[in-house]
Amino acid sequence: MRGNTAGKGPRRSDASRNDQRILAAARAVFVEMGPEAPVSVIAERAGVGMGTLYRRYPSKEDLMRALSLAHMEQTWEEAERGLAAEDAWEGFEGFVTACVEAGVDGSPRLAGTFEITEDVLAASKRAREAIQTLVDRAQAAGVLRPDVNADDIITLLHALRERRAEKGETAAALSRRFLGIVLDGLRPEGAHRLGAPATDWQEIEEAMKGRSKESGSG
Amino acid sequence: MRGNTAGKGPRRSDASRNDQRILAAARAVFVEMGPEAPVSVIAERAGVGMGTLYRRYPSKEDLMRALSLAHMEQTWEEAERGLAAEDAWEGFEGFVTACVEAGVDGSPRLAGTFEITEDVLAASKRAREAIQTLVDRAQAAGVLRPDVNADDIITLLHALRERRAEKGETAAALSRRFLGIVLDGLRPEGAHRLGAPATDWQEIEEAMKGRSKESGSG
DNA sequence: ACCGTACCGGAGTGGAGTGCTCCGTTCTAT
DNA sequence: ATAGAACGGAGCACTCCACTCCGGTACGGT
Repeated sequence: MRGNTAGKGPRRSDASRNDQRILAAARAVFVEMGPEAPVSVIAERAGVGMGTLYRRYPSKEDLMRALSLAHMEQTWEEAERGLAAEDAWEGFEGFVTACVEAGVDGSPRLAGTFEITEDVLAASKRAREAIQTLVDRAQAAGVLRPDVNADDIITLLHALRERRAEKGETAAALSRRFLGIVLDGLRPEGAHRLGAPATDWQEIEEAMKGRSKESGSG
Repeated sequence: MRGNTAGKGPRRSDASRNDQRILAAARAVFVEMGPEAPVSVIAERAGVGMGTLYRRYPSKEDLMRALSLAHMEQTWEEAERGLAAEDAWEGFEGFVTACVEAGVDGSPRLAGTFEITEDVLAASKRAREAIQTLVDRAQAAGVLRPDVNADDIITLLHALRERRAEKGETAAALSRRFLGIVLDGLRPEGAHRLGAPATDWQEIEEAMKGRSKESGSG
């Protein structure tokens, strides 16, 4: 169960790489378990010990802040990527989809769990402005309904991300359909094309039964 | 010690009233804080003591199960009410809106936190079938996109409910807009009309700052 | 009005879970 | 080989929560 994997490697040079692994693990774990996730789980997922993790981030709060910052910056990057696309709608849709898949949004996801610093706020604002630009361009091109703004997009990213946090394939599939519905709702005239197929109710029942209490074996 | 048998006659008129108050409080608190909410908070919100609460529900699990059951039944009722409406779309939209406002959905919201019993599963299934009927009728009338089913609706109810759980007026306002977007995405041709006005980013910033650490206002 | 009693309320208890630290072990560089 | 640093994870101290216990309160019959 320990993150042995390829444990043989240069120690010293891995130090900086561990930094990245920890952040990646923290992202995954926080998305799955929420802010209440134990630090030990993150360390295990990253394949490092507690000591190593706490060497990088003196407290859980620091870790969450760094992660949030990374989220905001990635959101900004995705928005920029969307702006780089030629087609306005393609860029916008690509941005939203990428954010949902990556599990990031420009909003204060972990807010309330750590002290907000200036840089986090600045990054958030920067991401939001990029999104607004993306929205403006799409609206100017007439491919996005004119009565929404960046805040709406952030909200829906947030909601879609929550959906994605649920474990299980059923939730993920439904989430994808949901994304399709929302995207259609964002179009000025609606061009309905849900990609993923409808999911069977049977699976939901199974999920309900399986998740009762913690029965260990799914 | 004293026989806690079912009382012969209702000695206190408060007794039956408290029962209802507890369930209502539990609903509100669980919506706001999630399944992790302390029982003490529910008792306080209901205006009763711990002893009183535990008299009705021998365990937190029992309380959650009862609440879930009530949720499912209310969802079913809302669906029936929607079916009673003459206009197919009005009925459908009214159902969704009512569920979001009431904070209920037909899905296993608290699943994973208590043992699922047959009656809960049955209630869930009944609610889902009513929703499916509502969906069928709307689709037959051509006012609802044909490529969605009850499961999609349940998913979106779930997502919209999560949004609503956030405290603060900002989140609620954005949630309402989001509901509008989703409803438009569900229409076959889109009839865009977001009710609530766009929210200022300023408010979000304030919310971020205010929610840093524990602000202790509630 | 009185009294018995069922009900109410909230402080207290025991335990589970978490963030964080400490120290023996492992690896790099010289 | 030696020294020093980083690694890993078991342990500690603390928080928080579900649940219990017992004195107070008000109902309702007499």
